[in-house]
Amino acid sequence: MTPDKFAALADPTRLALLSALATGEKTVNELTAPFDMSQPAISRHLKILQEAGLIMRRIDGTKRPCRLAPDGLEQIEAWANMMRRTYAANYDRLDQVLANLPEGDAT
Amino acid sequence: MTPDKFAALADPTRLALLSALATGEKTVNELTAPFDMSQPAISRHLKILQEAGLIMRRIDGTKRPCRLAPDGLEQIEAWANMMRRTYAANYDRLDQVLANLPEGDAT
DNA sequence: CATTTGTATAACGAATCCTTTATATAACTA
DNA sequence: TAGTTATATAAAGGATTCGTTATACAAATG
Repeated sequence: MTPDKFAALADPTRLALLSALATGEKTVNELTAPFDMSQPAISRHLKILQEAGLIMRRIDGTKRPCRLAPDGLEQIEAWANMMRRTYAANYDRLDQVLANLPEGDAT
Repeated sequence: MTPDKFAALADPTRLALLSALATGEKTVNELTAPFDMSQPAISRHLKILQEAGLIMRRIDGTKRPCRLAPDGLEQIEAWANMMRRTYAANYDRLDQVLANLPEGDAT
């Protein structure tokens, strides 16, 4: 897993753009409208999302409709799942040991 | 989903720290060793991971062993899965429409 | 053909992030 | 109790990121 995919999701505007795209395919102008931010700023965010493999675009005349890229999302899902499974495999026994320790948790 | 969790994963060192923790619980010094980076830098990264809910720490004398926080990983997994499902629900029909369009895809 | 529309790129300043060194603190150890 | 070990915090610099305005360009429109 490359950090670039997570970096693309690390910005609130980009996360909101993805949510907007979950509803359906949208052009750059349609995506810009609700954001109270300039169109070039949105275009830049979309470029970052595309380079991270999280959205795709097609050409429709002068428009560039954007859609979610399910492969990118699936990679993230698979990574988190793998980490959880590895954690579980390594910690299941340790969990019980720690649960009986008198040590307090650290914040 | 808060962007902070993704921001915590957006740094290569922090992503590697998480992978190191998948193997098992480790202290700050143990985590610092392989990274060719100062201990304060690692401590700062660990703080960011903890504040994002991706790791937990306990107190063992002067040591602060770190472990993965499965809840944080599960939230990410659930988010990606929800986005994919929403995508599928909204795009399944559109996919077929687009597949038959003469337009080329845009990169 | 001239104009407008949709989007991208460039330049630049402000804010944030990452790292280092220096130092502080708390708990072992002798 | 003095020294050492494990970790955290602070200050400061350079690099990166995010936003804006100005502008370019290609396609639609009249």
